Amino acid sequence: MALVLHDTLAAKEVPFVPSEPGKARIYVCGPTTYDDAHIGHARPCVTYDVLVRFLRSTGVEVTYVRNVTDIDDKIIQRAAQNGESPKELSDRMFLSYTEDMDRLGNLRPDREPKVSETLPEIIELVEKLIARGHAYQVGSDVYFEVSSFPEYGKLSHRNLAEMEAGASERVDDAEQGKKRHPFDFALWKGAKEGEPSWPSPWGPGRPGWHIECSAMSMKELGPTIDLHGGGLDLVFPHHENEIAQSQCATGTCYSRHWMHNGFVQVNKEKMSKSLGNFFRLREAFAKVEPEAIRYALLSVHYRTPFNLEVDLDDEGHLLSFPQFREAENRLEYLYETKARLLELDSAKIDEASSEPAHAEIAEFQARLRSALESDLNTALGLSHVALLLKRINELLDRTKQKKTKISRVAWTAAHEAFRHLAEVLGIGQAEPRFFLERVRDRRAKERGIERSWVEEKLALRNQARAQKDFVQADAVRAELSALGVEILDGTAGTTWRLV
RNA sequence: GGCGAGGUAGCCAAGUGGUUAGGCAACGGUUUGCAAAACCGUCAUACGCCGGUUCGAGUCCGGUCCUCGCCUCCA
Repeated sequence: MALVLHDTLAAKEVPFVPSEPGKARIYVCGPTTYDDAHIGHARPCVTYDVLVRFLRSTGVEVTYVRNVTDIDDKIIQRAAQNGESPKELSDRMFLSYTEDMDRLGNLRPDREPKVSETLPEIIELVEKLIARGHAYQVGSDVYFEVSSFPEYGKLSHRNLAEMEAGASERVDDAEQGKKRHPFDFALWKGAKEGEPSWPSPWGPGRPGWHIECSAMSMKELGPTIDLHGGGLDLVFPHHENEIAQSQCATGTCYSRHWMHNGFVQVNKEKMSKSLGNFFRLREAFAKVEPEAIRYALLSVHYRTPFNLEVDLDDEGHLLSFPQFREAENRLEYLYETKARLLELDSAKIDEASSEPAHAEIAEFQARLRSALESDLNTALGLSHVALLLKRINELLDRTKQKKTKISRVAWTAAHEAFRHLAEVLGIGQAEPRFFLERVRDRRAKERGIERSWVEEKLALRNQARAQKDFVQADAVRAELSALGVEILDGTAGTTWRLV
């Protein structure tokens, strides 16, 4: 078995075959750093993170490159509004993005090239395209000539004639007049008054949107990469244009595989800045553990739309994200299970027994791997996780009985399964007690419940219980329960959580 | 208009020709001073609609309805 991925260019699932066996060069379109990331931005990041983690876990040496678009109209505009320089804004937002993606449990890419640091390569690429007759200069602008590339449209599976028929309305741009063909696109844009600019053979200006990715991809990974990823909306025109300009410049295949993730939607509509229906990750982080967002995203196949449910109050204020909340509950279960395993009294482990773990524990790695090999089916993978946790709890339940032990073999298998889960899906990486307390304390704070107050109540109740005053003890339970505080009497003492 | 994705039991969501996906909710049981947690069981012979192919279709083919996306900055 080997990894099979849905390939946008082939329009079907194909085996992932890198040009060099055992190595994978991956380029993913990263953020334009003009604002904090929203929940939609988390999806590709988590998706490609799992891809990279998974490949590495199978021994593939991955070079993961994700660019930063730090030269862009939106950055220039927003910076002007804020009264800061485009670079200040971009640097600030890059840090914000990095922090958010870290909190979601993503690995950092191996390299994060910036457009502003790739100007010489971009200019060189544009010159090459002009020299080869695929681009033309108009004043201080340079355009790519789409008609010079017969394969144009192969990625998005459309052709120029069809598109012209449908796109009639929106060509009101002054720019259109300069182009030989409406779908020709800018490789280099001459600077207008007051805009940041860089010198070039065509005068001061800045790169067009598409050329930067070709240049950065080639600079970091060479003319042919193994996989190029991004959001579904980048298929056309961004990636289509990247293929055209890259292939025309190098004469060779630009990317062997094309992978695109589906959107996060709100009320079945795409979450986007322009629709204004977006939620920043930091808003969400205030309501739920970042890892819960990761878990929820992974519970849906990466190409299926993720329809985000949003719970608002009458005035439209954000109350919660029910799916993230549910995912957080699942993570509580996961970390409780992990904590039980790690804290199991060693006297309960039979070193001599060779009794194997249940297949759902022992074969977890193989099952997860098999799920991910099938077009990164993380939803199926998480169903294996659900069974894994159930089996581990069942195993641990056995130790509740006196004189009953579990085998070291089974314990180790369970432990290994957790390790593998964290490595490949990036789930369950935190220290269990730390995670659980953080969730509890955040939920308590949301409801204005003081930790010390709860603990006083618990002390009171335990005193009553010791005296077999169960009426009193149950009164305390009822009082706390009404506030959502759940009391758990365990063998090791009484703990509490918020539901 | 063109191209593409999706419609699966109360809800979420896998599954692409034939034996239990999984989760949530609900209900029963084991356990518990009572609970909760955990585990076991039930919910479930569900697959937008109409035809066709097949011994057999959620899964393939044809048609049709609905939702969404791209074609314009966008993950």
